[in-house]
Amino acid sequence: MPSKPSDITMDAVYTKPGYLFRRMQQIAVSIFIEECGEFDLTPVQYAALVAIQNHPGIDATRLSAVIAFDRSTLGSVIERLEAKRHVERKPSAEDKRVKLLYLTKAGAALLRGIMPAVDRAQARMLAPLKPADRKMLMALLSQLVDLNNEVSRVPLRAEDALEHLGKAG
Amino acid sequence: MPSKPSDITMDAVYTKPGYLFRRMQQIAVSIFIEECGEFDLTPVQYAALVAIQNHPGIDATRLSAVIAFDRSTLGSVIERLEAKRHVERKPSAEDKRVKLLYLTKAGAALLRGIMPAVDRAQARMLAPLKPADRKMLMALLSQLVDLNNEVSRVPLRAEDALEHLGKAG
DNA sequence: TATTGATTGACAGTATACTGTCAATTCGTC
DNA sequence: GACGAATTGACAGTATACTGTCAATCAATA
Repeated sequence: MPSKPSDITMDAVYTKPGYLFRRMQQIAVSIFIEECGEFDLTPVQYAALVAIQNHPGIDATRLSAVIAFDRSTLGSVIERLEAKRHVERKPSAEDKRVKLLYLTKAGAALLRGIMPAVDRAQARMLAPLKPADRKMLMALLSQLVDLNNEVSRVPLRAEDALEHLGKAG
Repeated sequence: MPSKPSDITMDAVYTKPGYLFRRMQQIAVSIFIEECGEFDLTPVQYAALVAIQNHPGIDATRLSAVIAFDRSTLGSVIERLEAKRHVERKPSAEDKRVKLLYLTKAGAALLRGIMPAVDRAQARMLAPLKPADRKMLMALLSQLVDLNNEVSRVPLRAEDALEHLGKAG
């Protein structure tokens, strides 16, 4: 067996969760773009559109909590969605700081149109695994993401939690 | 049960592999930075250093294959590592286009020093799961990444494959 | 009511990631 | 040896993600 320059081999990278997560994310984005490319939407833009449809009139800060998305990044994402006429920003009457987000008709139509492509993409990501293994992987990953939720800069604050973050929160 | 503005709910995002992969990657990077912050290395810079240590005199194109890393992005990563004096670039005598990569002594020392922090980070990412579940998740993810390898722009070409990519390949 | 503290969106700066292009160079082939 | 194809590193452009800062605004309270 040929000796290595040191005891640290590439296994110090390849077999580690951090590397596998990065690599899987790379692959997932690649598949999404392949399947949904004709709609000119990135995975993040898609998530934002879905969240705005579910919460019409949401503001950027709350949106960032709903999709676990950095507030700073979200600004440019919304700008791009606005430039493509999928989203409208209207000033709030109650709070002059806030801009409320709404889907345009075109945005809602796009969302309906893209769903089959998104479904294909999601299916392709797991396609190489046996059905039982897909279920297992998703279950474990859901658990792990949920249990690690507080770690990242922008923890997910799902819909239910948001109801308490209004005037009262 | 209150009705939603449409049939598309946030489950169209939360429960899907693409979202979970993005979220997990977010969390993993966050943990890595927390544990290894004092060494001023990102996960990608760490992977590059390990690969260069394992392949002294590798060029940027081969390095990109060893860590499944876009060639365009890699340029700036190497620049930063060079600016921090962890890596040296030397012109090749055989091929004037190529710049060969080597760890500096400081770079090698840094790599030894950071290992415990990296191990802590990797452990923390999976910590919320039971040991058996950690094993299962890593096994499934390794499989999936491997089986999807050809999908992304820069498929992983591990060390063995590289030996055939030299003059003969 | 005046002040303090928190929130909101905007911005600057850094670091991945990707697409695409380009010139210099090398290689395969004739 | 010349010529077309491939490789290499560099660059421009776009899109996440993060840190941090700032002014405008709002809320809480002294």
